[in-house]
Amino acid sequence: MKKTETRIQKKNHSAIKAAGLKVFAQFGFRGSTLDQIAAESGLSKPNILYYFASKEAIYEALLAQLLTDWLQPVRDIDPTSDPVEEILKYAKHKLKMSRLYPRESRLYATEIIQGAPRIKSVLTGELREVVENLALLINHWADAGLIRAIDPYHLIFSIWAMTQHYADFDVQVKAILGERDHFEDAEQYLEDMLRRMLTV
Amino acid sequence: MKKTETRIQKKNHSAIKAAGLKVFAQFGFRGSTLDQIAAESGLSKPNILYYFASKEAIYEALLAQLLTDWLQPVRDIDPTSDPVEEILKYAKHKLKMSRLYPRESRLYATEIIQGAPRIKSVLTGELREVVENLALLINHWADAGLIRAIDPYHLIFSIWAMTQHYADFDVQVKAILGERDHFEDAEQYLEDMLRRMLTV
DNA sequence: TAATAATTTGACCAACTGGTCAAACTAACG
DNA sequence: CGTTAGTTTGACCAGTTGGTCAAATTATTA
Repeated sequence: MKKTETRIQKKNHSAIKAAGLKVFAQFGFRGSTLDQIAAESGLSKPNILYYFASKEAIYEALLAQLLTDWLQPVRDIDPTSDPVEEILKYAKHKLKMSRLYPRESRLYATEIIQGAPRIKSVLTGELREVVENLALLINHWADAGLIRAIDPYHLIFSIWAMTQHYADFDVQVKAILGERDHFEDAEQYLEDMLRRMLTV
Repeated sequence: MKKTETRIQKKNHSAIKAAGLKVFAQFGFRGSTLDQIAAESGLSKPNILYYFASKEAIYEALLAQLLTDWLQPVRDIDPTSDPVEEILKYAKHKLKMSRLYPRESRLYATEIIQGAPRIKSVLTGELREVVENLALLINHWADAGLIRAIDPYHLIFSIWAMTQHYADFDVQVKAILGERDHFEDAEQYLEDMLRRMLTV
């Protein structure tokens, strides 16, 4: 029931989260400082702590949001639609997220690389469950002869790995390909790969 | 000509690097402290600074080693051997490195995610050149009809992304698959994927 | 407009940071 | 064994860290 959020609260909460995302995504939790977030958000340090109880609270708010946003599209996969198109739709959506919100991807990556100390329970809980269901669905599709038999877990991993790679390793990709937009080629490659993997 | 390395120097240099790898891989450069590295290595903080000029020097020594180790196997790809088998050999080698040395992979990942401030010149220099050559080779193979025509860059990215995923996102993979070894399945999947991508 | 509630800040703190240095200790070698 | 070169450390430092707090400022509302 925290419906009562002031205009100022709304503005500052999101300013702090935006700044925190920028800083945390680059330096990880321990490498980031409240002073950085303060500078980035244009607020003073005590003012930030007026809106969030602690540095950790900002970080956790960001992670919580992220996990929700990422799990939903997996849940939205339609078991009754064409399997190949559904998986392709999901993969393309994930790639688009990497292009539009690379910082979110990097924030998540640093958290996982560091051993996911703050979200391990989500990984073994909600995430695992969602993936489990998707794996079952993929197996059913395979049993029904709608797609080729394939290891569903490693299929999912490969989609995650490839799409997030373009966000997380952006500097490396750009160092090799130059600065011009490469997401169109990436999408083409991804689609080609998935079609080959899913059809006989 | 710094041939003269004491027995003690040898031991402590590698102890510090091992400890540094452990700490840096988990917390990134800024998130790591000399005290952590000291505790992990069993040496005192001033003693560590007797062997390395600074925290940064340890980090850079690790990165330099890493880059050398990672570029070599790309250079070792034999243009005269069977293309599919050569690419497969490289991919499997990369996957094995993820299994055996996940910390090195994580160290590299954090550096890249953070914008590669210390190795950007290597990325646009040595790495780019090595990848460029491999891309040319793959294109030649395709022109000669030995493999299917394919975007060589995104092929390389997909190999990197998938293999490193098992090191960098280890906790997530384990949260989903459980603790039992999954690298055999991963290798099978990777091989299957590459064969499908490279042959008509 | 006056009173109240929400917001912002400067000054401050204890803990921690990377790094220094002289002195003490240990290994190596002729 | 004695000397020298190599090694280790405790004490220390200045800058930074997350966080506090009372006081000042600004918005809201009756």
